[in-house]
Amino acid sequence: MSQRQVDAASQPASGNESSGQHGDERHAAIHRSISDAIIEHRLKPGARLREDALSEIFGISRTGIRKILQQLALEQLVTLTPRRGASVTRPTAEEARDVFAARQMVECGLMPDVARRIDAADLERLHDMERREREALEAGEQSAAIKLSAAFHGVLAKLSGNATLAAFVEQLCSRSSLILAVYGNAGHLGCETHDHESLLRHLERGDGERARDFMSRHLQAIEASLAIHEPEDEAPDLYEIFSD
Amino acid sequence: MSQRQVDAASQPASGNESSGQHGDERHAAIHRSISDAIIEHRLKPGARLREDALSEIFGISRTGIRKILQQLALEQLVTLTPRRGASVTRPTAEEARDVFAARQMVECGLMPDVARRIDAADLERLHDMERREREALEAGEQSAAIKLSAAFHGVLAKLSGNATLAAFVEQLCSRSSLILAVYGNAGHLGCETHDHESLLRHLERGDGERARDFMSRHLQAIEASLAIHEPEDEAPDLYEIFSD
DNA sequence: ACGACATGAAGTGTATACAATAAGATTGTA
DNA sequence: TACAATCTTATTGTATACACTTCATGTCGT
Repeated sequence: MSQRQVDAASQPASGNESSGQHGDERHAAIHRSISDAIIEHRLKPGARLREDALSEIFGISRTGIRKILQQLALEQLVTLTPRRGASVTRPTAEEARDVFAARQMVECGLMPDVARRIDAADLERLHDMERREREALEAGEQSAAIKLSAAFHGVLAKLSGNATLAAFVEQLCSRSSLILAVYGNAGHLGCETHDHESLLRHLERGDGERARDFMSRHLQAIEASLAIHEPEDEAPDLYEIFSD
Repeated sequence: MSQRQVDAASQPASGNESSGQHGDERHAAIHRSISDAIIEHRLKPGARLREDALSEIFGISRTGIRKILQQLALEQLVTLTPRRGASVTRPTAEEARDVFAARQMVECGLMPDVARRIDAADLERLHDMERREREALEAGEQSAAIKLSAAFHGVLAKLSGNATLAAFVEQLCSRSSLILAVYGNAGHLGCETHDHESLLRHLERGDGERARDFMSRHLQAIEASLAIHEPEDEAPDLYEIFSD
């Protein structure tokens, strides 16, 4: 039983041995740690997440782990099967289509508001994120690029000023990362290399309509690059197959 | 220490004493029980939800109650304050505006799909719900009317075929009920009496555009009937007030 | 040799007990 | 009499222990 522990909450320098803030922060850190691993595809869809393994790794009891797994389940990143425990969600084809339809509706609908409210500091931050994403992509660091891409869309949504819709978009982006893992072609990332840059140009000019149209095409392009179809049944109908 | 217990899971006929399905169903029943109480305003915003009180009432241990409270927190129906426990969420004015903006975007955007996919059985069901809502309203049963109204919007969203967006709409409707409790005028319910009926007529004709426009006005009317502004500060600046 | 049944292990579901903290009450002092 | 400090109590946070279910491995029978 590999006793190796993970610091998880590596945010606070160190020495945070149950002395610092009430373990609340630690919970948040562990949550991020797990959800990052999922979003970056270090944990692949279908991977089982056993409670005592996680409790050993992060150094808290199963109680806390269950709490976190439950949160992740409500965010649709993990699936809680009644007596089988937790595993990384494997989105169905229908869910994949629903998620992208939702993103079309919400993210595009938000663009005019974003164009209206964005300021120079925001633009600088977004340009920075876009640059880091491109660099990660060029360096072949797919994991980092995926996370940065999702973060880009998330920050953009937050700029709309509607926290409720922004939180929803963030969830959709996380789920999109899972969808990419299941239905994407290896070596071909979701977002085209220069799309985000172009989008920022429209926003820079305050052209919400153009930004919306561009976002729409951007999302369509991502979805089109996927092969969204139900995987072959694990218990295929042999009679059907060999009926000739 | 009122020992009175509530059956909570009164769905299964009776004798469900930990013998029936694995308490999973019971959890769902308790969840519904609490969220119904919140949506129907029997539990008002700010009401504290003590864990052992609930565990006593529903006859399960605090562990299960905490699980449910956490779910409710992620649905934004209850607020979990770090060492103060759970209480019914009191939406801020900003949250209220965000929720209605989100409903505008999503519910209206869904109408064309709904108009395309709705069939006779759906229409009958919706007419039935509309009738029951109207009856409840006429009978002065505000609680029932509020719940039915939220359910109406929820069922409508489900008919779009997009489960993700439908779930989001259901959440928004639940939160709207809380918003009504805080910012609504007593005696004036959210949805106008005959609005839902008119909406169904548009859908019956398959006129998605009209349905969308009508939904937009419908939601605007609800929002306009509210007095959405931050409540006066509980620690007002007396010097400011008496400075004349 | 293949399939069915039984037994064991592993892992989750639930409750209970203990520790920590914040609110409230009470008492002492100015 | 009013304010402040301390102590008590009520309530949440966390861990651990036990029960029950499921899955896997092995054995026996056909």
